[in-house]
Order: sequence, then C-alpha cells, then structure tokens
Amino acid sequence: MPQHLELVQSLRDAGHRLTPQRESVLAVIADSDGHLTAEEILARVRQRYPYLNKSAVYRSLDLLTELSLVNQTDLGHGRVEYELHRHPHHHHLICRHCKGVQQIDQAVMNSLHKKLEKDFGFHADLDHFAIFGTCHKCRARAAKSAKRHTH
Amino acid sequence: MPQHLELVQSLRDAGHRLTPQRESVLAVIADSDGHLTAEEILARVRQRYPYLNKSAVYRSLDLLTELSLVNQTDLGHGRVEYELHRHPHHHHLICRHCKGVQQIDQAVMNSLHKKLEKDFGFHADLDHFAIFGTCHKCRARAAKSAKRHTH
DNA sequence: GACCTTATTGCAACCAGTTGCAACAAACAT
DNA sequence: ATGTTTGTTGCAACTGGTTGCAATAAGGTC
Ligand SMILES: [Mn+2]
Ligand SMILES: [Mn+2]
Ligand SMILES: [Zn+2]
Ligand SMILES: [Zn+2]
Repeated sequence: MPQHLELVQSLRDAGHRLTPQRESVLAVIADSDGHLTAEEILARVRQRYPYLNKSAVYRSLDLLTELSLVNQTDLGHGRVEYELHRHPHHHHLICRHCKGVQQIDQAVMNSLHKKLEKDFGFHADLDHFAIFGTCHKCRARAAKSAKRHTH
Repeated sequence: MPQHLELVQSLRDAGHRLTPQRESVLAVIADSDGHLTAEEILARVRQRYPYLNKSAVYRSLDLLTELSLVNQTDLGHGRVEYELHRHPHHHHLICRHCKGVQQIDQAVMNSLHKKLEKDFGFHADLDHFAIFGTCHKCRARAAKSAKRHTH
C-alpha cells in the first residue's frame, strides 16, 4: 500500500472529508523527500490535477499540519517550507553567514523536552525547529580574520 | 542618560546614520516593556513624528535586529512581535489550546547551546524562542476528559 | 556654512499567505 | 439512485511585510 494512502486514511479517521485536492497535495508531499514550498506543491499537483486553487493548497497544508502529518517551517528562504513528518523527527541548523542548512537528529532536544516537562509541566512540540547561528566553518573563518587584524 | 540614547550610540558605532525615524522607533521600543507589533510601533511614533512611513519602521526594526538591540518573533498572533533585547534573554512557552504565553529564562537553553557547540561546532543564536505545545492546565483538562470517556 | 558622497526614506507596486462568502460535492440516510 | 446535510472549494479582496527606485538628508570635508 503506497504511503500516501495510509496517510489518507488518517485524514478520514480524524473525521475529515477526502477530496481530490487533499489527496493530491498529500501525494506530492509523500513522494518528495526534503522541503517543498507551497508554490512547488501547487505546480506539481497541477501536472495531474490542473484546476487546483492556491487557497486549497494552503488549507490542505494547514490541516495536514494540524494532524501532524506534515511540518511547516520558515528556514529563512523567504517562504515557508513543507515536508512530510517522518519519524524520527529532525531539526535544522542554519548558518546566517553562508546560509548552509544542516540536518540534526531529534535526540538533541530530548533533554530540553524533559526539562520543560519537569520544570513547567509543559508538553512541547519540539519537531522540526530552525535554529539560526554560525556554523563551524564560518566561525573558523571569522577567527582567522580577527587574528589577522590584530597583527 | 536615558536608555535609548545609549542604544542610539551603538547604532552610530556600527557605522549607521542616525535619522529621526530610527531614533523614534528605538525610543518607542525602549520605552515599552513587552512585545509590540509593527503597527503599534508606527502608531506610537506618529504621535510625536507624524510623517513616518511603514517601510522605514520595518527597515529600522530589521537593522536594530541585526545589531542585536531588538528581537522579533512570531508568537502565533498573526503578526510578528518586537521587543527590546534585554539581558538576560528569555523565551516563551505558548499553549496551542488556551493560547497562554508564559515567559521562561534563557537558562533552560544552556545545555542545548553547549550540546550544539560541542557536537556540531555550531554557535546557536538561542534568544527569544517561541516554543509551542500544551500547558499543564490544558494537559490536566485533557487527561480528565479522556478518563471520563473511558467510563 | 557650502558642498559632496552615499546611506536612508517615501512611495507605489509587489509578494506570500489569509479570509468571507456563495457555489459545490463528499458522506451518509432513505 | 435520490435527496439532504454540511464540510470544502474557488474566487476575489484583503493583510502584513518587502522591494526598486527616485528624491532626500546625514555626516564628513574644506
Ligand atoms: Mn526538514
Ligand atoms: Mn519576549
Ligand atoms: Zn556558515
Ligand atoms: Zn493551555
């Protein structure tokens, strides 16, 4: 059974109607690995289903996100990016200087998750964070340049 | 010396021009404690400086953010919120159910920060995160309701 | 103070994403 | 199959925020 049909089932189990619009959005996301913008999703769906409206895409994506089938994140590229919510979750480290995006495992958040649970009774949704900062390459470069200036 | 004049100085030290637009945006933010939207900032500045344009507000806010004088965060209220970047930093826990916003100290992120540094050589900018999830009140309510349904 | 350079502003057009509402169709009952 | 209900869609208008560009003014030099 193709993966997107399982996902379709969880849509219906949650009491939502299965429309061709929703199914094709879900199929496109399930077929792709990596991040897609809403515009890319719209373009891909229209290859098979040409009359899809952009509102339906955004509304489908919001619903799929509510059901935790999809995640949506601003990775600093000027538009939100969408991705199938596979397990285990992952996060991204994004360098402000070289714009590099690195993927890291969910596990780095485990202790933060426990701490929030223990200290505040707060159950955090820590999936697919975008963490901005400076990568090791750019730090090395900056350190070297600072050293040169003190000579 | 009023606080915003110190901040103005750091603007100039970084090689930027001091315009009345920038100064009044900074003064409004420094005067307020808590989060402000761009619209609120524009309205407050116009009480003293009536001809300010919204582009200048957004551009000033972006510059102040680059200089780490201000932080900007999407707390799920439909528009970005801005705040003076006071020390020590803080973060917010936001409940998806009751929409409650709780402030927590920077310290909860210390171990994550060290881990990212150690494991990936990544220097993360961990200030003013918005962490979504379920607060302890809403968890208690959900647990009680689940219990009732199994009876 | 007058002059020059160039960063900054105001403006209007634009972009990604949202919303209100009438038309439509999925799901279910008969 | 047909009808009824109501969740979903398409559309056009709208919102918050961004951008290109000509006009302006901050800050430096003489
Ligand atoms: Mn990802
Ligand atoms: Mn805050
Ligand atoms: Zn880098
Ligand atoms: Zn709550």
